[in-house]
Amino acid sequence: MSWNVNSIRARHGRVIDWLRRHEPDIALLQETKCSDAVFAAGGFVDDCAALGYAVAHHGRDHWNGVAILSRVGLVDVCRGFPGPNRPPFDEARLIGATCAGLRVWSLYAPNGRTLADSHYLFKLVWFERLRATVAAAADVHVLAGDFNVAPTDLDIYDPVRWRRLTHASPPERAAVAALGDIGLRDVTREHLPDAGVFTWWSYRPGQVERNNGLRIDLALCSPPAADRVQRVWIDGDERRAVLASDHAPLVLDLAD
DNA sequence: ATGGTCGTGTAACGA
Repeated sequence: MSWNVNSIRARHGRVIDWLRRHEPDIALLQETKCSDAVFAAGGFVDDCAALGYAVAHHGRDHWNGVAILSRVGLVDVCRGFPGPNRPPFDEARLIGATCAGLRVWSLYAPNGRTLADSHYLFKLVWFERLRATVAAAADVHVLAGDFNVAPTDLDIYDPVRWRRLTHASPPERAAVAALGDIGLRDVTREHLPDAGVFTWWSYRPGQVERNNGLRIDLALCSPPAADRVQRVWIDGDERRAVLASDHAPLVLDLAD
């Protein structure tokens, strides 16, 4: 399961409740929006432990923040990219770990803000470093999280409107496609090929009801992992709940 | 074409 929770403090109860109901082996969280110290003090780790989950978190301040929860082992934790993470790569956007022989990465890509913003250029550079990192590794990977890119027009409720916004530009799409070029497969699209499949809906009124969403949360799998995926589903009920994140959980069922 | 809402060092800012 992968889920941008938009603040673990705001979503603490909903996340624990979701884990209790669905019992995923591995949960990849994004946008915890807190430092490691605040995360450790908030009681979330204890609540996870009571459900049998080990937890690894990477957070530096009140922005970004990523985590991996696992009840099938959690070793070789890597916070940030391998090697130096000098600014702006010091933002907490990536954490990796090995769980039950699977190398999983929870990622929160830069938003980009606007096509004219320097943050947009950082987004493209960040994706290139991600690609190089995966290309250099030998493990079986599941790379999941908030990519902040809608890979095709099918992933946007109104592609024309989004043509002048970030998340849909050709360079952003090329950055995601480059991950496909090194063998990673977008398993959501393999299992859910239809239009109207989204993972994010704005908090603004009426967006959820009209299914005005984007598919920007992805699970990219290396071939051995992708071949194990039996089902992919998106928990829209969670997004429609009171006090929900603006992102829905993205769930993969893997064969043993 | 604009604005609508959430989240975060309660004040702009980020998404």
